Amino acid sequence: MENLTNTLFSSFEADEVTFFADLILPIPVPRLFTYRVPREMAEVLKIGARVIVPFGKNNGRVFTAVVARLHNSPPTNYQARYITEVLDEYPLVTGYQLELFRWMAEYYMCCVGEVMNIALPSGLKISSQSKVQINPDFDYPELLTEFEDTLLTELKKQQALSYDELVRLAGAGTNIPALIKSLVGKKAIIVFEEVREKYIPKMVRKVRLNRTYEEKEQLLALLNRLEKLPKQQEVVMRYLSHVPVQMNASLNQKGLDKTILNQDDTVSQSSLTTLIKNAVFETFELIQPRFSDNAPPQAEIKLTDAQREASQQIMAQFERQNIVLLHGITGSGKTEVYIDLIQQAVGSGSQVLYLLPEIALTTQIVVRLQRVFGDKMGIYHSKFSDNERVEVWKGVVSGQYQFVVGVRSAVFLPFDNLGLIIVDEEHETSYKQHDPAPRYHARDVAIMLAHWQQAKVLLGSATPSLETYHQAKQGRYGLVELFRRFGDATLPNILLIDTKVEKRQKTMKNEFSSALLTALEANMERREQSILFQNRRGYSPYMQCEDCDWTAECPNCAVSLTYHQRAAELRCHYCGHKEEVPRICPVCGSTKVRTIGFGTEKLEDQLQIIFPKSKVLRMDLDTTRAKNAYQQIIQEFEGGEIDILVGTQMITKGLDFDNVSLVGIFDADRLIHFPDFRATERSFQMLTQVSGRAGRRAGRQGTVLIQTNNPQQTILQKIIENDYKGLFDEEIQERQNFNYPPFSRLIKLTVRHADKAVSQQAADRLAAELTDALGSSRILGPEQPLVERIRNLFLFDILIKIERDKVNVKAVKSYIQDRINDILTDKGLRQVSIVIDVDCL
DNA sequence: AGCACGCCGACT
DNA sequence: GTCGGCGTGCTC
Repeated sequence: MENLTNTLFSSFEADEVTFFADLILPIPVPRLFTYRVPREMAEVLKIGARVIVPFGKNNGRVFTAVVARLHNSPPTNYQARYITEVLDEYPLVTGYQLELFRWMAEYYMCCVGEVMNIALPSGLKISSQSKVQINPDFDYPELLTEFEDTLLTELKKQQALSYDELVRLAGAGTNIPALIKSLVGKKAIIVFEEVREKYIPKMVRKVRLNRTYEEKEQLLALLNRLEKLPKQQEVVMRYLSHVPVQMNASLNQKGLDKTILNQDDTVSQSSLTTLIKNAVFETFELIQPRFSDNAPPQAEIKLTDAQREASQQIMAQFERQNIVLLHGITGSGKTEVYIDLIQQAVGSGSQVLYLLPEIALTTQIVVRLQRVFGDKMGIYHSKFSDNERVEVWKGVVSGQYQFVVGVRSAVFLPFDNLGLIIVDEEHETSYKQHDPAPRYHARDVAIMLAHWQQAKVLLGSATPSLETYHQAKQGRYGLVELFRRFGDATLPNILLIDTKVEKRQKTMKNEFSSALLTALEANMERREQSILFQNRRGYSPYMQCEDCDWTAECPNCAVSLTYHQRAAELRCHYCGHKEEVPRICPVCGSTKVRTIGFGTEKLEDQLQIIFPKSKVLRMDLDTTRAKNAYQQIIQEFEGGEIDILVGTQMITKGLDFDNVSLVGIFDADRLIHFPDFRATERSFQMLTQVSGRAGRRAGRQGTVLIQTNNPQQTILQKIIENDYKGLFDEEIQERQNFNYPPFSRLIKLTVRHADKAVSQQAADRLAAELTDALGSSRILGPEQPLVERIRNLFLFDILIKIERDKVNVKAVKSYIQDRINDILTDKGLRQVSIVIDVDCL
């Protein structure tokens, strides 16, 4: 019957009428799904539009999907289901993006659905896992239908409703997707995905007058009534002075920050409580906007001669090259060069994307850019709520945002007319997505994007990745250098402290060399600030029994537990497991359970003991977890009251502090000797970047002290001399000898299973098959990674090295995929999971 | 991924 | 005798 109607329709309608849509669903299944297009949708439905579809056994689930293809050939071996709802009249996903999705899925060996899922902010994906919440800014109830209004009143009482709860509330038979679409369209509600452990938008508690007092007479009556209650009257008056409801009643809905009304006296607090109890005031919560707009607009930026020259050189090189590397030492003022180029590109009418590593974006740079570009600039940050991300997305489509500053995921925004992409701190590893697929590198994706849209790419760094610098030296990228510090500030003087000598002479105080202590003290006396870098958080990485050598280990992972003193617990930095600190050794009962090694927390602690009067702040994952903690720490440090900032690599990223003249670096050896072929490169980058925090102001030379057991190491010499090129020349030779990137591409396969033997068996077989086809020189492993078990899964890594030229990468990838699929369908091995990481770092 | 179906152990 | 463990297969 179904087939009969199909053929009937086909013969009745013109050829271009579409009945079927191939959709991208946000699930990790490597294929598109074909749905039927209801007749009334046939004309409106466009490629790139979002639709809502039922999915799974007895339509149990609902997804937002994206139309990838429209056609009229019915599937032969199943009945296609109908699309429930069309969400977009015009494509929300551009053709460029669909192309990008497909390319990424192929290149990074994942499913298009996974790419789409990461690309779209969850606010654009209604699904059965969605939740809805009332939009606190909504104040146009007159737009609502009666039914919607009752529903919204109900919703107001709840914090948020899940999709299923909404179904129950609205009653069976309601077209829930259509309802949500309508309410979202009226900006009455907000859709979001279940927030995992992610960002929770900062809420401000606000108060406003009960609606009845928006009328003048009612308000006057209220004030009269309160005549005998002066305290309460005062509160109301205070509210009215901030929110002149009597002048403009509509102001009331926006309310007033509760803290402003409380000020600091407890009297008004209790009066306010009473007023709220008596329904004079009502409280509500609002999402706090993250960047307030009070920066003075359009501060003229002035380029130094060196900056102007760099900018001109870049423009000149863009004539012949699509990609240019700006190699500028720390503090050379690359940002001004970027601003200049952005202004030119925006002025010529094209779009600009400015990528920054996650943490750097939170800082002063955004404020600086905002001063120049004002509200023409969109900000795309993972710490922003979904609605804000959706706003930016739509702003790009509408043309409101011609220029966006953003993190990694900003490459997914719907640009269609890019002229310039800047990738700042190009070497930063946080551009590579690690955990959920697609495991993409935003820099490389940006280069593809630019290629498709004929845009130029500017890669900027003080310590370029070997890959990029190699390309520049080969002439495939342009190269512009900026080797003078802004305002002619000098580069810091870097000194190596031999901790071996100090230990022998017993001049170390805990982890601190006497040289460092003297420098810190002198710095404090001069009222200048210091930064201490230790790339390890927590108090100490081991807890061990002195008598029997027992160490605290994670029950789920093959690592020792880190002792956190402030939280008074042991934590696993891999799976998050926490446990109590043992008083006695659980094996032998000894009380001599000691901590070994040190992290930022311990340094902070010891500083307080050594310099009791000093003000010390710590900045690491643990102190910046809270919403605005990062900015708070920076602000406090900038305020100048703080003497010493102790931190992990977090402090290396793009922070500008005028008053910092000393940087101390601990445990450099651990960094340098990390068992990874990129360790040297990483160490150079990290240590150079931290060093760059010292003495960024003209007229004073900063000092950097690096504590090491072996000052003779060549890498340290290179860092002292700021000899990037020397390091590059040595390192690139090594890479060539062992056929590592940039001479090859790497694909890492990680096999995981709860049973070590099964995991190993699968890995062995996979490696053997790959070796057979590709030769043993291209396959490394399988070997157990440094941490061989995480979350109770045993890991085995296989590394595949593919030469840049003379090998068909596509063919290799498809071969790898086939072998993996074989294993995954093998009776004995099918429950192993295999993670593919293309261009792994 | 998630969800249903299905085949084996410890419980009322 | 059943409840529920998770291994297996499928999703338009």
